[in-house]
Amino acid sequence: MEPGGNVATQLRRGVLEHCVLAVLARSPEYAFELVRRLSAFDGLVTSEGTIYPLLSRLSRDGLVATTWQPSEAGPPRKYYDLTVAGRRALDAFAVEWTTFTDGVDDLLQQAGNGRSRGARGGRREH
Amino acid sequence: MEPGGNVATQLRRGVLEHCVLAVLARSPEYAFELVRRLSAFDGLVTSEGTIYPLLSRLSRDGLVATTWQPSEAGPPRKYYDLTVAGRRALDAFAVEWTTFTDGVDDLLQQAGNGRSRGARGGRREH
DNA sequence: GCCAGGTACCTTGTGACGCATGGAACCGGG
DNA sequence: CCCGGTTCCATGCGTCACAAGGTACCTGGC
Repeated sequence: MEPGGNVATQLRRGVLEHCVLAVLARSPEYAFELVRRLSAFDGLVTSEGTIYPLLSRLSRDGLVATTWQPSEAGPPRKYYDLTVAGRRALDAFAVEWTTFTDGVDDLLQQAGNGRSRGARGGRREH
Repeated sequence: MEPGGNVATQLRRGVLEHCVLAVLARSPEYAFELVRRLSAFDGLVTSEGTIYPLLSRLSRDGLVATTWQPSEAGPPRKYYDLTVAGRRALDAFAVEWTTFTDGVDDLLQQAGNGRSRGARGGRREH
């Protein structure tokens, strides 16, 4: 997978970060398990090389807190947990995400490629 | 707006390009008008500095064709029209887009931030 | 005739982020 | 004692949206 080459990679931009927050909102996880959890969702298959820098940023920005815990087999695990600020960031993203995808959906539908997401009627073209 | 700084900018990555294709699928447009059309949609407000390199890429890749046309007032306009390959690219993107956003929606919903998009039930977690 | 302002085109440099690659440390089994 | 799985982390690269800046055309006021 060449870096930045395909469409799916671009789609992950900015989204992956908040998907991590979404996973952590359910329960704290460590990086390796996080990759597996994300892989369960279409288009969110990623690797450690992506996750670690991402988690570093989240930690630096105070959106997640970390605690070390011993593992039964292997080196100790660094668990990441959502902070209050992280929860707020996730909430804020959810709003932006909904607005954004609604806009794109409307546009695609006008072009004849849209899904019918039920009549939410949020066209908003002036 | 500092470059690459906020979330909305990241969301546009890879999407904006195909939104341009979607607009052109309705009718050929020139760059200036294109920016205005996109601005009608939430989260797709952009500028010429973004559109021109983008259109150059689309043209280089054969997804759009260009024709010059005189304007009643001002310099001549370069109209961009969708090619067959462009139409195919748009179709392919629409599929990826739907799959991807469905996945993210499910994830956000599990975290308590999701919209209810009606029961399409596409969880797909294994 | 000339200059201000709107229209329309394009280029260059910057920054962010996802990814490939690769390395280090810890553990259990053969 | 080495080998493979687990888990952590750092470095370098490529792509893309954006800001800033530049050129050319046309109209209207003075």
